[in-house]
Amino acid sequence: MMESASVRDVAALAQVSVGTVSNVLNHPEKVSETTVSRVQSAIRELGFIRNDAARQLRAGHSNAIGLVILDVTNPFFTDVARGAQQHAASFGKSVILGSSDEKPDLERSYLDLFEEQRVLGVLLSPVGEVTSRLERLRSRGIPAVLVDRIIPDAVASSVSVDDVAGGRLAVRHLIEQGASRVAFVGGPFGIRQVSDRAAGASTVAQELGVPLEIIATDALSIPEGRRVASELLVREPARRPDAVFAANDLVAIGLLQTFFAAGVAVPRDIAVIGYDDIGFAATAVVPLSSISQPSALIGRTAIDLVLAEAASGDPADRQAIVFQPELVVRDSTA
Amino acid sequence: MMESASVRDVAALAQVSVGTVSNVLNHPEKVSETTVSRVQSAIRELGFIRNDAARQLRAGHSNAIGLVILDVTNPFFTDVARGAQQHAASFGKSVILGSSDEKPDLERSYLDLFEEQRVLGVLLSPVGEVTSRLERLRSRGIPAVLVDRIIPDAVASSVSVDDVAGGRLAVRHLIEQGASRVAFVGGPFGIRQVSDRAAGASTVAQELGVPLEIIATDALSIPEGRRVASELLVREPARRPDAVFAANDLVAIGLLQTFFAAGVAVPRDIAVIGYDDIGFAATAVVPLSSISQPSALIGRTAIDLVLAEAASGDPADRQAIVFQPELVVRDSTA
DNA sequence: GACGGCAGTTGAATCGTTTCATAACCATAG
DNA sequence: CTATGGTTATGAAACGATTCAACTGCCGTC
Repeated sequence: MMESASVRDVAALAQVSVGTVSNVLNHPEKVSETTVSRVQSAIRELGFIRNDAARQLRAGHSNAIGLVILDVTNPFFTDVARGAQQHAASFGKSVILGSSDEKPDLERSYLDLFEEQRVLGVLLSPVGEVTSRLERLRSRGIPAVLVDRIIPDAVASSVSVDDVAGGRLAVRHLIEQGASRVAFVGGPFGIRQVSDRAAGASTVAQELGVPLEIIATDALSIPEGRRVASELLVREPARRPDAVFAANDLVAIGLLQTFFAAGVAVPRDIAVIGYDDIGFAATAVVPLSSISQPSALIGRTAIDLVLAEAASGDPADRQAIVFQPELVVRDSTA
Repeated sequence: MMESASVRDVAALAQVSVGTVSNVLNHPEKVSETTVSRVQSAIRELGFIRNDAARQLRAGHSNAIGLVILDVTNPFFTDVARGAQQHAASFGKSVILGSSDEKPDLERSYLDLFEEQRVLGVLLSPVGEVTSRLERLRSRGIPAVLVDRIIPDAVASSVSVDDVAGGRLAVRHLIEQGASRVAFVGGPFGIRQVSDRAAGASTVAQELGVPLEIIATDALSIPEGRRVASELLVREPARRPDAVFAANDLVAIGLLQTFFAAGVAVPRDIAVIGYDDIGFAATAVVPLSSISQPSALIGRTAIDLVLAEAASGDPADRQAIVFQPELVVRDSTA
C-alpha cells in the first residue's frame, strides 16, 4: 500500500522548495508560470492530495460550518439544511449536519464536536436554554446564528419566520372563504411555533368575530390528525367546525384522510389548511392549502450572517431577521 | 476574545508534562488517580477542548467515514444513512454525508473531499463507472464499500438487497390473494432496481401462469402513479388489471389516491402493492402493502465492513452481502 | 558602478496533539 | 544493601501544510 505524497515529495520531484509548492496551491499569482506548470505536473504524477488536517491546524480553524437542527424527519428542517449546504458550497465551505432530536444532551454533544473541529461558525435551532452556551462559543471566537428562534438579548444573530403572522394568514383565509366555526388543531403548546400559530389564529378570529375552538394534540403527526378527525366525526354535523387550521401539514393530512374516508367532503363540508407546505401537501388526496415558509432562503440567510460575523469578528453585525410566511391556496379550501 | 487553551496550558496549570495530559485524555488507566483528577480540574478551569485537526494530523487519518448516496430525497437512502450514522456513533466514529444527486461530477467532488480529509473509509452508492476510482482509494489505504450495487470483480465489498427476489415476493403475494391480471408499473428501466424488480415479477407470473402487463413510467413519483391510474380508469373495468405491483411506494400512493377518488375499491376491485415500505406507506388513504428492505441494517452492515477492512487493512476480508427483502401485508392487498 | 526596487524563491518556524524511549520512584525479594 | 520489577511521569520528535522574513538575481536609474 503506497504512502500518500506530501508537499515535501512534490517539492523534491519538481525541484523547488516546499514554500513554492504551497504558493502554487494557494497563491499561484506569486509564482512564475513555468514553475507553476512544473509543480502541477509533479502533483499529478504523484497523485498528491492536500492533507486537510495539517492545513486546518495551521489555519487555526476548519472551513466547515456546524448546523444543529431539531429533527431530521421534519421536511422543513431538511429543506433549511439543504439551502444552507448549497449556499455554503458556493463559498467553498461545507456544512456538517447534526440532529438533536429535541434532546438537550444530543444538542450539547454536537456543539462539543463542532468546537473540537474548530468550525467556522454554528447554526443552531435550539432546544432549551442556550444563552450560556452561546457565550462560550463567542468567547472562543465562533459565531453562532439561531434558526427559527429569537433570543431577546442580542447574544447572537437569528433567522426566523413570523409564526403569529402565519396563524393570522391561515385563519383570515378560512374566514374569507366563508367559515363560521373554525378549529385550531395542534400541540404540544410548549413548542413555540405551535403557540405562536395558535395566538395568531386566535387574534384574527376575535377581530373578525368568529369563534375559534382549540383542539390540542400530543404531537404534530399524521396519526394525531386522524385521531382528532375521528373525534370530530362523532359529533352531529351541525356541531362540527366548518374549517380546520392544522398546526402543520402532517396533522392536516391525517385529518384529510379520515374525513375523506368518512365521506365528509373537503372543502365543501369542512375546509382544511395546514402549515409548512411540505412536498406531500400538493399531492395529498385533496391538494392541501398551506402556509409556506421560505425554508431554503432561511438556510441561505443564516449562512450569510454567520460568514459575515466570522469574517469581521464584529458582534455589532448581529441582526435578527424575520421572514414573512405566505399563503398557498389549493383545493382543500377553495 | 480569549484564545483557546492547549494541552500545554493545561499541563502548566496542573503542573505536569504535556505527555501526561495526553495520557489522561487517551489512556487514563496509565495515570494515577490523583494526577487524573488534578489534570481534569485544570481542563475544566481552562475550558480546554481538544483540537481535532492536530490529533488527526498525528494519527494520519480522521475518524470520520464518508458516505455518498444517490439522492437525499429518497427515504430509502436517508434511512440507510441514519442507520450508518447511528452505528458509527456507537464506535465513536462520525459519518460525513454527501448526496451525488445521481451526477458523476458531484460524486467525484465528494470523493475528493473525503480524500483530503483522510477519512477512515468510504461508503458509496455509485453512479456510473467507479472501478478506477476505487483502485485509487485502495492504493491510498482507504477502504470502500458499495451500497445497493454489486461490482463483479471483488474490487470492493458490497451490501445490497435482492431486488429480483423482491419482485417475486410481491407478485406471488398478489396472485395468492386471487389476482388473475397483474400489472407492473414503474420506470425508467435503466435503473437497475426497477429492471430487477420487473424481472422477478415477470418470472413468477410466468411460473404461476398469470399474465403480466408492463406499464412504464418516466419516474418513480406520485404524479406518475396518478397518471398511470387515470389511464387505467379509461379502460372498461373488465380490461383493467385486478392487481398492480408498483416499483416503489411513491408510485403506489399515486395509484391509490386516484383509484380512491374515482371510487375504485382497493383492494376489492384492484389490489395494490408498493416497494420500499417508506413511513408514508402505513399512513396512506388505504394502508399500503409493500416490500420492505432492511435499510438501517444495510447502513449498519456497511459500517461494519468498512471498519473491519480499515482495521485489518486486509483486502481478503472483502465480501458481497446480499439481504433478502420482506413482504409487509396491509389493507391494500388483504 | 552603486543603488533601489521588484519578482521569484527559499527554508526554518509554527500550529497542537500523540507517541515512545527514557527516567524517576517505590516496594519487595534475596 | 543491592537487584529486580512495576508503575508513573517526562519531554523531545513527529505529523504536513502554511507563513514570512530573508535572500537571490536582474533591471533600470542617476
